[in-house]
Amino acid sequence: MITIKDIAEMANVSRSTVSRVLNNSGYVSEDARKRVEQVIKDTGYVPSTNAKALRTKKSKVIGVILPTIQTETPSRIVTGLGRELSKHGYQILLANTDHQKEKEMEYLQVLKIHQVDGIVLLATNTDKKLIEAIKKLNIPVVVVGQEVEGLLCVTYDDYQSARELTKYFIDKGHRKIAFIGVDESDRAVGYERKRGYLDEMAANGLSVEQSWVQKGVFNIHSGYEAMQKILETNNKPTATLAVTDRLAIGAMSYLREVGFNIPTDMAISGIGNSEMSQHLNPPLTTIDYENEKAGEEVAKQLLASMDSQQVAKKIVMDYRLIIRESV
Amino acid sequence: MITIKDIAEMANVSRSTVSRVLNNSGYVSEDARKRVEQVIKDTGYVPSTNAKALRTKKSKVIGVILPTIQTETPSRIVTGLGRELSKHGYQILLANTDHQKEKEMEYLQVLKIHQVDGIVLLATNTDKKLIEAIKKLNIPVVVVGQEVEGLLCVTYDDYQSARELTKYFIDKGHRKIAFIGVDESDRAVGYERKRGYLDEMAANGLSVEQSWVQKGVFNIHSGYEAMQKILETNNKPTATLAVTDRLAIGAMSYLREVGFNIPTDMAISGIGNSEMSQHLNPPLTTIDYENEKAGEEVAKQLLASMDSQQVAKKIVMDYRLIIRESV
DNA sequence: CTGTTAGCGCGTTCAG
DNA sequence: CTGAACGCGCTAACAG
Repeated sequence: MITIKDIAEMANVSRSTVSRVLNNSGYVSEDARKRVEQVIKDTGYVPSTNAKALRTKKSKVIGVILPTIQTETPSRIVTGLGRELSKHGYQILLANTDHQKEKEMEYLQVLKIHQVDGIVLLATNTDKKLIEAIKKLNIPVVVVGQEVEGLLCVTYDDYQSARELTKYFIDKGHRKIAFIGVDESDRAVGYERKRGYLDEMAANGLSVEQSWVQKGVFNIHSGYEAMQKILETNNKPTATLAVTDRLAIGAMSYLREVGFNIPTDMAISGIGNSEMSQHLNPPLTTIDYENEKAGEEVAKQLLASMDSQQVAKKIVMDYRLIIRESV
Repeated sequence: MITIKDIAEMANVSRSTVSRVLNNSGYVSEDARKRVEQVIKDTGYVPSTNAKALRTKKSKVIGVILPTIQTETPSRIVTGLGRELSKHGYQILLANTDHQKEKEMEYLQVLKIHQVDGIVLLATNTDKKLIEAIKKLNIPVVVVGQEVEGLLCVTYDDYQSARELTKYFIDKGHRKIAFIGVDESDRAVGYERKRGYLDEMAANGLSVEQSWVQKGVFNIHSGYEAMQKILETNNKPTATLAVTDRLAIGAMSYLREVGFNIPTDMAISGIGNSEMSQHLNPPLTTIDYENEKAGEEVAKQLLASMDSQQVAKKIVMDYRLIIRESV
């Protein structure tokens, strides 16, 4: 392996001089700089970030903890995040928990020993112990998707968006609106979106039957089952709000199976604006959270907090209601 | 920051002793070990991988270069890869080119300066210059998805799978079979799958009209357009093989629009077994490449080649024909 | 069984 | 403007 020492010898200067041209610090004579640069070019030398990190305490690496990269939201966020970070010379160290909650803690340690300069946590839950561990770590952190007290968070407006979506159904004339959610331990997707739906219903004096409110998990089939249950009831709703596009897709699949026309027999919407949503039959009305943009914002916030000493701030991202033909 | 030195002092031993218990190397008295372990536990100390890497030349990090993580194939591969790597204490350093080819070279350097122990390249093309650069790097590499001379590769059986799929259409009675491919600069998806289709057609004495063979890019809309062109021809085919599920989805979307019934008016298949494929109407016949398993295999090969000195091998993964209702 | 010593590759004073 | 010297945190001989 070629080191700074080799370059120094080949250019007939000392290691410090090489270091200076590398970091553009201090004075270096035009002559020496030229020689050094030439040698570097010839040899294809690149300074070791490890040695550098050891010295400077900056690794230029950001750790990202996420539950999966197999769904669109996290992969979009990571894309945006990576795009922005790479502009500033940072790389992403991936820590995929594969939905195993206990791995979150473990990865926190792993990221620490790799001396990451910052951590991005794509959260699904906000476990107390995890949060405590994060705070103790003393590494700048941004939590994405869930609000956590005392930490810098970038979240979506789950409450308002769900509420606006509900309002849209109502404006379209629907009075009996069902809801397919997920477990409320997921505060953002499970709790907040449901609250938005319930509040808007209440604000319009509309009652909701218990059987209209179903709970699924994050996959397509789950939406299918939820819709099945919704249709078992006597007092059938005319519309259904699903908290993710995949749940909506599953629901639509069941509706088609039982011969329901969308949106005349049953209107439906998702949330998330998945790539698929616009190609469904009919195209799905949904909410776009602009995840890539959120990822970029996360990067900016993290970078900022890294040199201005950890400010706990709440950033709430914007959303867009995407009106298509399913409602 | 707490270092090995602090631990040594607190436990009243030397740094080497701490190092020994940390790495389970050499002899340490039960007594000393206990003390050290206690202190480590109390302080929450974790050794710096950077310093370790500097010393041992092993970073325990694997770099992954990919064009995007927003589609299922790469994200599944990375999931499998990460799962297997983490079992051996390795982390993934992500280098997302976001489809910008020129970034591949750049990231190669980035990974090098981060002293990654190995590189996984999810390839779409096999640019000569890139391959040369990789070989010069002198870091164990596994190329996934494309065959490259002189490098360890894990590939899919694009040719055979496309051929078997074509045969399946023929067995089902189809004689006029169309094809939606992608540019042949993508050897695996563009060239090999097309070759499989053409060879099987020829082997059965079936001719293919030029207008039946369309080319798209990697998105849904592209499949829509391709199907539109296919139906413009006079001699209409009765079946269409699309080289990705997304192209098939787009094609189905167009078929539905013009009132074609699938599979009676037009049979169709994709390749890739996307999550969506089973929820389409009708469910899509496709090829499953078991990407996560491939990712795990990649990890195993890479790990093996890392201590047995770089063996250029070709691993061809298995595939499964998934028969559903679209053919 | 344990401590001492010597770097790994780099950045940063501090004298020249 | 430049080089010598030191140390970041750790592991690996080498003596004890």
